[in-house]
Amino acid sequence: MNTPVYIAIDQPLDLGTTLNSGQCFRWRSEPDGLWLGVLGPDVVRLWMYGDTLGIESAPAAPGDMVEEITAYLRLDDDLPTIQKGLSSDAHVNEGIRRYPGLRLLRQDPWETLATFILSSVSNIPRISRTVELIATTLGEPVALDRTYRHTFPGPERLAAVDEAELRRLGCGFRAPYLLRAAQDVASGALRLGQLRGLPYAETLPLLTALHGVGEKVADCVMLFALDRMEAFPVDRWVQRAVAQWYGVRSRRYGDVRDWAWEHFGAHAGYANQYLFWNARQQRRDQAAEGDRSSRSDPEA
DNA sequence: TAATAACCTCGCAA
DNA sequence: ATTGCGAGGTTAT
Repeated sequence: MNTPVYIAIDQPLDLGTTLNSGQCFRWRSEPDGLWLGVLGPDVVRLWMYGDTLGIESAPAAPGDMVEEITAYLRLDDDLPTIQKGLSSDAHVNEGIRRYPGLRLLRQDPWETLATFILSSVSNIPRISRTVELIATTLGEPVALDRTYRHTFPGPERLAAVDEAELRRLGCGFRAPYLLRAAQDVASGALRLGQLRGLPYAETLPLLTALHGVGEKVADCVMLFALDRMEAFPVDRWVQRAVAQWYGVRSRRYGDVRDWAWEHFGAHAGYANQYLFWNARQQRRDQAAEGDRSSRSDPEA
């Protein structure tokens, strides 16, 4: 018996877009707009009901998870104000217009580090698959009603397996990176839990000291987990977007970052997310368009 | 400092 | 069905 809890939401919140925008990899869509994920040791089901957010969870009671979920969804960020501050930029504004309830998340630092190490030269479906396989193999089973999921294994658990095992789970050449990161976090060489709130310039070198963590992955961890909202991850998509839309063509990571800070300011990370998702969706739209026209006019 | 290859597999499109 | 290409980067040269 799991009685749902409903909390009033006074912020824009599009669960589907937010949980599916490439920041996180463990949420599954269920019929009727429900979303099922794992937060720490708990399985959580979320859905919007008008202006309220519905929550089911186990083993923790949903009433005891309100604070954690509020933090996870960054409902403490005043999104309309942030969006207003970014809306003078036409391309970001287009993203805001299309996805007004797209929010950044405040995720667990270890899980975020691990999953973005795995993101290198990969794609969302594959990252999701590998992360889920790691969880089902090395995590703890946990059930919400009759739905079973697994926790994401902590650094100690991951540090205890060997590289071959991680390769079997689909990590590929990222296996030694993930393993060493787990060892460093487990041993305390990297105090991940104490990085939140540390300035960007102090956090970056601590993260990039890890083998397999460059500036892009470090930015993802800082933006999606460590409250560094100025972090501006420059991946293929963003690089393409800033080159095409702003003429920013430098290949040097720091140049693009400096430009983003100059252009977008302290909430560059939100701008990044709107640009990223807008760029991705536009390419998806174009692919669908091309598919449609080639089907209707094969001679074209 | 800048360019280039190599890295594991998998997803996706032909 | 089977094949071939490129993928949310990082490191080594």
